[in-house]
Amino acid sequence: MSSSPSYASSLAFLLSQVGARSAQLFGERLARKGISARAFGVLSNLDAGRTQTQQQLSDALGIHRNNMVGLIDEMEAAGWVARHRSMVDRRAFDVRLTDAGAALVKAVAHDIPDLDDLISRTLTIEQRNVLTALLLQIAQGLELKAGIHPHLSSTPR
Amino acid sequence: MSSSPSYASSLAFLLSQVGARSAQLFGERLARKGISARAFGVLSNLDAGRTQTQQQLSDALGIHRNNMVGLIDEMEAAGWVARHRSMVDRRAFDVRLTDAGAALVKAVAHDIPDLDDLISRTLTIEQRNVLTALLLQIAQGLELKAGIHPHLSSTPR
DNA sequence: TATTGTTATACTCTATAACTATA
DNA sequence: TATAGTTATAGAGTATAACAATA
Repeated sequence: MSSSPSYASSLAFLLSQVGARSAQLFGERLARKGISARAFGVLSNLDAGRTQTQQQLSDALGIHRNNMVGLIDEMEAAGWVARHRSMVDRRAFDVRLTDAGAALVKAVAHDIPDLDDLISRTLTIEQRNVLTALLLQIAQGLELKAGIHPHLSSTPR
Repeated sequence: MSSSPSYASSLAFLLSQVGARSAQLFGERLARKGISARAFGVLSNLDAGRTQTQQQLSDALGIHRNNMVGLIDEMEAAGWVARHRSMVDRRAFDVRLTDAGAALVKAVAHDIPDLDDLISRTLTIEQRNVLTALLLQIAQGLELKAGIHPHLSSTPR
C-alpha cells in the first residue's frame, strides 16, 4: 500500500505537472507539422509583430544568439523565414516571415481549440473560462510575457 | 507595435507557460537544498510508499533503468538512500530511504506552502481552492498519476 | 570599443547496445 | 530464455570563447 506524496496537491506541483503534459501534447501537434517548439516560438513572434533581427528575436524569446543562428538556418531551409540584410544596420539580418511560414502559424492556431478541448474535456464551459482567467491572473503575477514560454530560454534561469 | 500571439490565451499554452515557470521555481528551491528534480522524485516516491527496487522505481517514475543507476549512485553518495540486496531476488537492489533522506523530503514539503503563496499571491483563498480543484480534475482527465511528473521520463513520450 | 552574426570546442544529458549475475 | 543491474559508446543539445564585419 502506498500513499500520494504530500506535495501532489500543491499548486506548485499541480501546475508543473499539468503544464508539462500540456506542453508535451502541444509539442506533439507541432511535431506532426514538422516544427519544433523553439521554431514555432520564433515564427509566431514574427507573425505577431514586426520584422526583427536575430538579436531582437534572441532578446524577445530568451534564446542565446549563438543558438539562434542554427535555428534560423533550419527555418530558412524549411522555407518559413528569409534573411535580408538590414537597411539601417549592415551587421544585422532582418528575419522575415514567408507566406509558407505565415500559413504554418495559421494552421497551428487552427488546431489549438481542439487541443484545449482535449485538455479540459472533464470541465464545463464555465469551469474552462474560470480556469483561463485564473491562469492569466497568475501569469501576470509571475510577470510572464504573453506568448513567451520560459522553456525556450537556453540558460535555465 | 506588436500584438500577442493568438494562442497566448489558450488553455494549452497558459498551462504550459505557467507550469514551466512553476517548475522552475520548484527546481530552484530544490537546488538550494542540493537536490535535483529527479532525485527528489525518487526520494518522495520512496517516502510515500514501500521500499522499492531500482527497476520498480524506474517503472514508477518513467526513468530508464540505465539512467537510474547513476542517479541512485549520486543519492547514495549524498547519504539519502542505501542499496541492500533483495532477499527475494538476488539480482535486485532494494533502495531504502535513510534518515537523512526522509528529513530532506520533510524539509522540502515544509517549504511548499510558501512557494504556493508566491505563485498565487494575486489570488484570493477561494480562487486558490477553485484553481486547485480544477487542476486536479484536469490531471485526472489526462490520466496523470498523483505526484508523478511527466518530465522525469527519459523518453519524451 | 561595442555589437551582430558566426564558428569551434567542450561539456552535459540521453539513447542504444551489450555485458554479468541471477531467475 | 528472460530479467536486474551495470557499463560503454555515440548522439543531441547547450555553454563558452573566440573571430570578422560593422557600428
